[in-house]
Amino acid sequence: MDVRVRFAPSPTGYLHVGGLRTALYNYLFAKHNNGKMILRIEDTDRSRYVENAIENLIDSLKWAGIEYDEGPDIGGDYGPYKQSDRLELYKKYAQELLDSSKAYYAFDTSEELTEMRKKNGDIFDPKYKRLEMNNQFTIGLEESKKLINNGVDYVIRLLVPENEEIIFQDIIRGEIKVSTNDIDDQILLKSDGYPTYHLANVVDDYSMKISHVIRGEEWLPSTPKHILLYNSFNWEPPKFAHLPLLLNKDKSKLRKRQGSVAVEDYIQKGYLKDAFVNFIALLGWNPTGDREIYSIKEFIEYFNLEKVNKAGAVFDVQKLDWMNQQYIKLINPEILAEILQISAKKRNFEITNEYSIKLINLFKERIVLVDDIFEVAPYMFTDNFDYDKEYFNKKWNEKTISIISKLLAIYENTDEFSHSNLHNITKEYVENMGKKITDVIHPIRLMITGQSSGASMFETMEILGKDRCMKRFKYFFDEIFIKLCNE
RNA sequence: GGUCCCAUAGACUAACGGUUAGGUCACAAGCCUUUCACGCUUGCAGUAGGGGUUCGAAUCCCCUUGGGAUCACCA
Repeated sequence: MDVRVRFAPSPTGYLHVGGLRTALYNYLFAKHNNGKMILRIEDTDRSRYVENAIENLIDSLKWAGIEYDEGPDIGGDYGPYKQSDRLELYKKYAQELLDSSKAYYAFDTSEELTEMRKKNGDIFDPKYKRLEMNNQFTIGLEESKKLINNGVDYVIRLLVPENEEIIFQDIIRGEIKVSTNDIDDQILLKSDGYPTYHLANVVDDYSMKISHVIRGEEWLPSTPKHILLYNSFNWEPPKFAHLPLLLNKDKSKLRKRQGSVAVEDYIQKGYLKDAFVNFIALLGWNPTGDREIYSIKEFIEYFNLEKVNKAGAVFDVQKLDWMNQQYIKLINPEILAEILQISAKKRNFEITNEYSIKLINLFKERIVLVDDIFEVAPYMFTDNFDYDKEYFNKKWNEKTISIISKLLAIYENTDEFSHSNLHNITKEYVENMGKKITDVIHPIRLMITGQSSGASMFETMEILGKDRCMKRFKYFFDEIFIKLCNE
């Protein structure tokens, strides 16, 4: 069997991280099986349509490296890939169900439906009362057609049979059984002529020859409705796999409020694509359990739906951060340097590529995101930074001043401002004085960076260069020292 | 509330019915070190509860409990 899967988001804004994982699993499954992946846009709700949403969706997928074989932007033999461009098809099939008495016309207004649910007493059981409402069953087919000819709004509902068991196999969850008595007469075609999800989804999956429907668990309860539709059409249903949900810390379905859920937010924050994809892939599935870092190639090689977990997975940003940090240490510094350079420009700092690479190598072990460098080491970009007053009080006294000033004179007379040479001459000097290197390094760090901690001091000085360092020493004694003393 | 799904530490997860229940994040301690990190080592911590089936159960079955999803002219 040819494997054909689809990712079918609705264009209501941005790509949700849960959506990204669904897309990823579809992609991995397709690639693993030499199949095709289709991107289909489910835009049948005109009221929720958001401008540019499709473009955003596509951008986010591209960023993540998820490539599809057919889609609205690349075409294919089974298109169009936007449901709003396929309305005639849904109408045709709805008519077919009407003709075979598997569906019927209904004319209830939304007020009447609300009233029905109220009258029902139990607000939690809003099942459509077929024999009491305003539809083909109560007024007859002839009367229904008359109303329609007179321009009265109508919908088409699925006639759900009674006392039947709908049974299907889910690849991840096994057999699932539901009684048709618990299924409502679904609306298939809305009064605006657009199909509902259920109809459009089934018609499209069938006509696009989808072999496996891999989607979120939230669709599990409506799958029996879809099976019913496939049966009504005499179509063979595809195989289903319902993925576990991505969860908030409180275990509820991952939604806004408790942090970012839009993929573009994570892009904007500067998470690396490979790290993000790696992290997302391991939420709900793991090939071995004793390894965390995988390339996309390896994911494709190992992926199988049978090993996907059933239980939901909490989206833990802390581990995402760790993952990103791992990738920062792993990835070619030149790539990161490029990112840093762009970020620097946005902050009005002009740095050379060479300088950028040096910064990455110096700080890559102490950042989670590339942009953290600006927080961790503002002193690498500007001479205008804050000094740690508390650290000053702790590290500076009369003796420090005399030791430091002599050392600075030595630095001034050195032409070779490399970290190894700085280390050597400093060491030689302090040892002659009967001191330890730590006695001078902390005061120097304060003068150069304003901070109490940071990367290797001599490497920092080397990268900054002699001129900048000597200027900072001077500035410190001329201005900052007195200021800190008086504060 | 009905229906459906789910249940290994705080989080992500591994374990042909036979392991001392393994790995990762987080947390803690130690080592390394010019500081902070990184790294390394160690530690803390788990099969929700109760019944079965079996020589043997995290694993299979049942019940309870807990969590979640869903029930729209939204997808």
